[in-house]
Amino acid sequence: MLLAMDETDDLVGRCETPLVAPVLSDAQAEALAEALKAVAEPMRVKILHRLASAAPHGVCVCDLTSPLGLAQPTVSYHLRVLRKAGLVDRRQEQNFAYYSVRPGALDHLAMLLAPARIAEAS
Amino acid sequence: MLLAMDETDDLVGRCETPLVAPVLSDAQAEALAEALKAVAEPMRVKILHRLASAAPHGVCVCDLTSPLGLAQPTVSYHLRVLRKAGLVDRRQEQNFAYYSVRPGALDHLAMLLAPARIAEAS
DNA sequence: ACCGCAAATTGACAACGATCTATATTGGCC
DNA sequence: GGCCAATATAGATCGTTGTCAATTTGCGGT
Repeated sequence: MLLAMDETDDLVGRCETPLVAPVLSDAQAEALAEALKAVAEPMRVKILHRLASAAPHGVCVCDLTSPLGLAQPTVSYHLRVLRKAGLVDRRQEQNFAYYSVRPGALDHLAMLLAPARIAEAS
Repeated sequence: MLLAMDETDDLVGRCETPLVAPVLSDAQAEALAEALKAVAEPMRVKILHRLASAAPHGVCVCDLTSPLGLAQPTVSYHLRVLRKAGLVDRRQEQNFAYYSVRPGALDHLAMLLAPARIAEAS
């Protein structure tokens, strides 16, 4: 294995793939995958959508459990995953916790996904 | 549990979340999650990056196994996942199979992720 | 200081997913 | 037709993950 293929004249019968770009580094690939994995779950998609569509000041956990049909610990679990991925922010007030999507977080992810598109707005 | 909360006048001390948008439908949420899940894996990220960065006519499986350090069936497995998600195309030639990223597929995904951004170019 | 409520953490369990080895399929070639 | 090479599929295994019940933490009010 490992066949060095930096010559393009000798092994003519090959698969014809003049690859130049090296494989994405493990670190980069895992970072992107981890961020995406946070969103790649139906319940978390619902949560993000709900947070994004209706929260200027955030949504508290107690208002997520019923409409999602999930137990409270499960909602907390998903929110922790989203927070660890830097996708949502948490604001505590009294004994309520208000969650909201971190501004620009989804845009940033989307930009990593689609290399083209979006040139301005760093 | 289940406390019915369809009244907004009586339980005044509530969490203050004037939500209007209903939860995303199960079908929509699962569809988005499934598409994202296809990309949310380090090896598949690497595969997509490799396909995207160096293939006008596609890359064959045999040129993916070594640089990724994976067994051939594992690569086939990942490619099947990506293909089922509509992210890559497959073209057979001789006994080689050439894979390439489906044009616009990642852009479409990115657009679903970031509601804002990108208005033109349907 | 105690009680109650909202949220987080823990432990357990079932389902899924990534990987490999082994086997099957497909297409060219002699 | 039969063989060889490139992919695909099947079966098995092991780690990961989504879920809940039970418990803990933290904050306010009485």
